[in-house]
Amino acid sequence: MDSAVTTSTQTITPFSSIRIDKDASTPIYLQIAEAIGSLLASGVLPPGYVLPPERVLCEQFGISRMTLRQATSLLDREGLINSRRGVGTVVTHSRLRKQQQEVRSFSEEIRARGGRPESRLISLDLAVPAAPVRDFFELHDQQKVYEIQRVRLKDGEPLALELARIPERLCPGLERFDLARSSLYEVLERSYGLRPEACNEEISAEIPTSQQRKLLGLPARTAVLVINRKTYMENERPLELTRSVFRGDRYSAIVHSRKSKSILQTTSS
Amino acid sequence: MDSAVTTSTQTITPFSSIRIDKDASTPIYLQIAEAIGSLLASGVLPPGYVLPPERVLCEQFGISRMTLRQATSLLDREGLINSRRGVGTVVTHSRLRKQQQEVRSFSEEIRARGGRPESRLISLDLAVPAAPVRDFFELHDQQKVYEIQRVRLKDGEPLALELARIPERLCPGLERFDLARSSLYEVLERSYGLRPEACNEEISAEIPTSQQRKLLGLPARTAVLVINRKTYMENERPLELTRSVFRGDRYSAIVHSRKSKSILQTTSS
DNA sequence: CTAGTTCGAATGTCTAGACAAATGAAGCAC
DNA sequence: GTGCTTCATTTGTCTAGACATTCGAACTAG
Repeated sequence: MDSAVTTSTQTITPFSSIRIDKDASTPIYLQIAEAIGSLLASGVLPPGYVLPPERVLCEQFGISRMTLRQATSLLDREGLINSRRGVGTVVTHSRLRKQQQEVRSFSEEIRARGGRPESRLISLDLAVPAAPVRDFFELHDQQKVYEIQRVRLKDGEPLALELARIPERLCPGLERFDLARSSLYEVLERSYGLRPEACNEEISAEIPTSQQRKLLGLPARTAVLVINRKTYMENERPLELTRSVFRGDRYSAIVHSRKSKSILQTTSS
Repeated sequence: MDSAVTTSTQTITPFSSIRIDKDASTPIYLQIAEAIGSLLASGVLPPGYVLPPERVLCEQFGISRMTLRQATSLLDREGLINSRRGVGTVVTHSRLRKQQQEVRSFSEEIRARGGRPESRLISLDLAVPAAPVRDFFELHDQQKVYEIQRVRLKDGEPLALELARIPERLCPGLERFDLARSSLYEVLERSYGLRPEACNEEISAEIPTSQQRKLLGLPARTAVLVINRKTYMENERPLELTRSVFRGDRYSAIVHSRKSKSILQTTSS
């Protein structure tokens, strides 16, 4: 425990294995963040583990403290570690780790839940939309949108009815693709370079119509979960407008929230 | 337009009005972030506005570049501005601004939506909970939890039924407070120092029971939105377990999502 | 007019220090 | 023991620079 000793003998920690390449194209702070990130993901650094002091890590990596802090602040933002003045840097307990609210397609969502997603195409129309839809997409009078109606299945069973709308201007020729087989988001990204960046969802509960009951094979006295989703691209332009009707007995939406650390925007009345 | 001119004369920008106090207890970078943040909130800096170069702002504020970047990176994380190498720093368009998924109590949620929240206490019990609840709170055999049933109203109309459960150990004497008048979260924070840090919600659609219909004054053929919420504190300990049953015709949940910028944790299957 | 080049300007990354402030433990007085 | 003080440790904040990288505009050659 004498400082004269610890400076001469290198303590072996999980960090000893980290090697950084100062000449690599990825910046040093990212290399370190990723390295520590995978130590966290693999469980080598369990929740509650106290990281070595910054100055020790700096010496070990041969970098300056500001660079190390750039890495740790990244992980701190993600909620994976927690630094406290006078105490140290501690690995966060899993429950508090930020579970990012993701922009996910139906297929991705189902796969994330461990199911097998499928689709049956009901209709694919190219039509001049009603006023609210036209306004959302900021279209001129006669511009058209694709309206794609599908039954979405999980493990072979009907789970949801989906009506996706997307302007023709963004993806001309969309009807050529087999939307029963492939994910709409995949087609949009691969063939048109369109990527969703943000979305707003409004989740409500409704009594199903008789047509919905039939298409979903709904038992009596079952409600449906309706999700209206607005999707935007990186350039803030609207991308997609979707209404999904889920079987209430087989699906529920999961939302993760965390107190935001930022002191900005405290505009609560 | 001549650089020789602009160096001698100070260009007047919205940033000229920002004054920082180097001796204040709030760090400089926070002062600047907040100042720019309110310029953004007030609309003085409209979307698309290009901020002056970092070096110019540094000189104006009399600070070093790293300190300024600490401020702008905060705002960048929040999605309020967007810095691009070789280009500059631009104010983000409003649609892409991160709308943080907040941990909110019923009262806060209703107020955020511009309504007046109210409560009617139905019952407040102190009981030994069933196994699933006991497991969630990690309680021993005979430890009790408060079970608080309330009708939650918006603008005088019943909107939801809420059953909140919280361990007695965390807040002994909770029954002394007037939970019809004050928010449970406020009591927990002010009188017991308990603060929710994160929560997980599961949102589902159900057909109401006849009792729920009566208490909520539900019209026929109306579904209810059921939200089961698990709340945790900063130390990862469970704080509260709540089941809320909302009128489906008057309430829908709003969820905002954004693609995360981090390259970490890309563990998609 | 077009395509390629050059170059200035802007942010990105990094350094090697400095002092401040919070924390918790050890020691001390009682 | 109990409560207070002291102190070493640790992260938080900040500086004044350096060079790298990217972008787009202006210029040039054809």
